[in-house]
Amino acid sequence: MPIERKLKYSKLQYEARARVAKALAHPSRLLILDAIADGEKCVCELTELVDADQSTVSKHLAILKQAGIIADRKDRSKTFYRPTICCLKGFWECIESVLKENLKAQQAAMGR
Amino acid sequence: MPIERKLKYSKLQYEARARVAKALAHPSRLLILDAIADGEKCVCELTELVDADQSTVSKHLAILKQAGIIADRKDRSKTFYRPTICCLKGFWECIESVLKENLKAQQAAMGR
DNA sequence: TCGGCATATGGCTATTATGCCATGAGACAA
DNA sequence: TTGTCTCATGGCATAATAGCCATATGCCGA
Repeated sequence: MPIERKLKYSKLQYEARARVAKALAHPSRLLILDAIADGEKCVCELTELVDADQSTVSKHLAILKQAGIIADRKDRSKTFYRPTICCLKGFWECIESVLKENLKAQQAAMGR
Repeated sequence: MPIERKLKYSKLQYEARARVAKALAHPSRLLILDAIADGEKCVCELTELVDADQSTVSKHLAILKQAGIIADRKDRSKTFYRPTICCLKGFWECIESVLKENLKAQQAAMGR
């Protein structure tokens, strides 16, 4: 039996998933997602929050948009970004659990 | 009001989250997580599944372990890896939704 | 003890990611 | 038209990743 048969998904499918995960794997991008969770924000607002060069923030936004995680709306000279999906909750919860477990394990190791 | 106040979390917290997300952001590592979801596997089995050099797989495993996502158990000369957390479901579902939405958007664009 | 299997790690190279500066492009007001 | 504000993009330097080979380490069995 070819090894591929033992996998639940194809390599291509894992690559597609990794592309999305990669877009989420940067502190500034997580901050941005949190910031627009309650409502759209323009690039200038996000630039202030992230505290980096405007071009840097713009590139982060392009990465998130390319991954299909956010969408934009242009109004006059501004561009507003918003999440396209509501499912990020599951993502956050997962990350949180890992961090919480790590903390627990760390404390257990300290008390040993 | 300092900008930091406008953030839900501190920069450090976003960095901690990003570190976990980064560990998840590689096709081979996602494949590995899927492979051990049903039960632990040794490095040699995983090496075969991932189809890369044994040293490469070993490094991927070290990254996942360092992030607190998997744990290992040594038995004789083998090392078995297993997930430490059950919460990866939320992560998968999130990624899946994004991909599904992207597909929908793509199809809508085609039919336009 | 010697040899072989299973893993982990160091070293090195190639690729990719990040971030800033400079600049291009569009919208709008004077 | 000109200047300004907002945002996107090209260019470039630096840092981080990924992957392989070679090799060290540990655990047996002969």
